[in-house]
Amino acid sequence: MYEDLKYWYLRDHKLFRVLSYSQIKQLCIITGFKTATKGEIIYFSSSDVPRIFLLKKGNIKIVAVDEDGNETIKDIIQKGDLFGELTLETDDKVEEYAKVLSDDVSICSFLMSDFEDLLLKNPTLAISYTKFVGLKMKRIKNSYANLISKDAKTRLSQFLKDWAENEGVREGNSVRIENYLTQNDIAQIICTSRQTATQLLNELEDNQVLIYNRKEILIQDITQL
Amino acid sequence: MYEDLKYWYLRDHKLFRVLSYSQIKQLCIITGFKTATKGEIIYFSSSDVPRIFLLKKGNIKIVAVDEDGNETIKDIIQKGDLFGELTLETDDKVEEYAKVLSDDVSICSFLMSDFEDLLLKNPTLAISYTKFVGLKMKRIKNSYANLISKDAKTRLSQFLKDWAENEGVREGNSVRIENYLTQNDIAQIICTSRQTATQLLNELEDNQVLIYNRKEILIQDITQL
DNA sequence: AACTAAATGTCGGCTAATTTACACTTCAGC
DNA sequence: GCTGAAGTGTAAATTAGCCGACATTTAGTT
Repeated sequence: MYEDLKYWYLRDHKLFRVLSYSQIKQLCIITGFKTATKGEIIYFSSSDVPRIFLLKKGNIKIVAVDEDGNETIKDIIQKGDLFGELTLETDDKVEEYAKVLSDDVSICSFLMSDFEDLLLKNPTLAISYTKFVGLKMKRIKNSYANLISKDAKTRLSQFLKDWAENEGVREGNSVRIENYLTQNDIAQIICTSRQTATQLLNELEDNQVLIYNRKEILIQDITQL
Repeated sequence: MYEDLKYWYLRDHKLFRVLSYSQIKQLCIITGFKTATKGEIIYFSSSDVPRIFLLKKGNIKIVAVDEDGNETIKDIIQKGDLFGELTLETDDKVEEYAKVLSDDVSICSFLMSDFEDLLLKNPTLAISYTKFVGLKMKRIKNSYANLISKDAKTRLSQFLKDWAENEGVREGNSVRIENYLTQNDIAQIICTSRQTATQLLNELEDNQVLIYNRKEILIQDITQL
C-alpha cells in the first residue's frame, strides 16, 4: 500500500526510529513523493510551501547561485540524507536548486509545519533533531575549514578520503568509489578551477595513487592519499 | 541575591524568555559564573563537563588549533551570545580555546545535561533552540561562502560592514566601531596574512574610506565600503 | 555510422597574495 | 624614564592557481 510504503521510507531514517506508526503517518498525510532522472533539476527554495526532503535513493547535489551567477556546490546529498529547510526557517534570499547526479533518484518529503508539530509532541525527537542539525553544522564547518587553510592538492586528497570513507567499497587498503561526479563537479566541491582539478587528478594517477575514469575511482592505497 | 542575578542573566536571552522563573532556576542550580580580563584564555573543550556558555559582557574570540599548530579564528562572540557545545554533542577531537578580547568579560554557564533535560520538558524551547542553532549555521555558511569566493579586499569590506552593523554606532552615513581587534585578528578572521590586512586597511585609509587606530575604527561613509 | 555536446587533457601568461625580512611605533610594567 | 614585547608599516621575491585558448576523447542521439 502506498501510505505504508512512505511509512517505511521515513521509518528507515535513524531520526524517526523512535516514532510510532501513527506518528509517522501524521507526517505522511500530505507527504509528497517524487522520482527523477539524471540531470533533472529540482527547485525547492522559495517557490513552494517549505518542506523537508528525504532522499531515498541516488545522489543529488545542492547548488547555490549568487547574484553574479556563480554556482557553488553547497552539498552532496546521499541516499538516506535529509535536506531542505533543516533549520525550520525559510529564507528566500538564497537561490538554490538540486540537480540529480545518479541515474535516478526517489525523494520523499513532508511539510515543515507538520514536522514542527511533531517535534512539539516529541521532545525526544526534538533533541535528536537538534543534535542532527548540529552534526550537520559541524561537518560543514570542518569542510569549510579545510577549504580555507589548505591548498588545492590537500583539499582534493581530503575530499577523496571523505568520499571513500562515506561510500567507498574497501578491499584491503584499496577503495573503489562509484564515480557519479564529473571533474568539474569535484573542482566545484573543493573550490578550485576545473583545470586545476584535472591536473591534480592526473598527477595522482601518474603517481599510481589512484585510477580515475568516469564510472569509478579506484584508490590503490588509501593510506597514501 | 546571587541566584536571582543569574536568573536575570539568563532571562535576558531571547531563547529563555518563554521560561518560567523556576525553570531557569533549574538550570542555575549548578550554574557557573566567571569573570576574566583581557588576554586571558579560557579552555572549554574536553577538559571539563560539557557546558553551554552565555557571554554577558565583553567580547571573546574562539580559536581552533589544528594538528600543525595553525590557529584559526572560529568565531567572535559578543555580549548576549551563547557559545560552547551548542550542538549538544561533545567532540573531543577539536582543540579550541576562548581568548578574552575586551577589557573584561563576564560569562555564565550551565551544564549541557541540565539544558537537555529542560529541552525535554519544553518542546517549544526545543524548537526555538533548533532554529537558533540553524540560524547560527546559516551565518557560518554565509561567512564561509564569502571567504571562499571573494578576494581579500572584498572580504575585508564585508567583514567591516558586518562589524559596523552589529556593533557600530551610526551617525548619518558614518559609523564608529570600538576596535578591540588587532590587525592580526582581523587578518585571521578574513583569512589572509597580517601584512595583506595591514596593506588593505591603509589603502582604505588613503582613500579616505575610514580612519583606523587601535581604539576605534571610524568609517566615513558606510555606503562606500 | 555520423554527429554533437559534454567531459577531459594540456599549456603559458597573469595576478593576487603569501612569505621573508626588517624598520618603526605604541604601550604596559618595572 | 627605560625596556621589551606586541602591534603596525613597507617592500621585494616567489608561487599557487586562475583564466583563456585550444585539442582530444567519450558518450548519447538520430
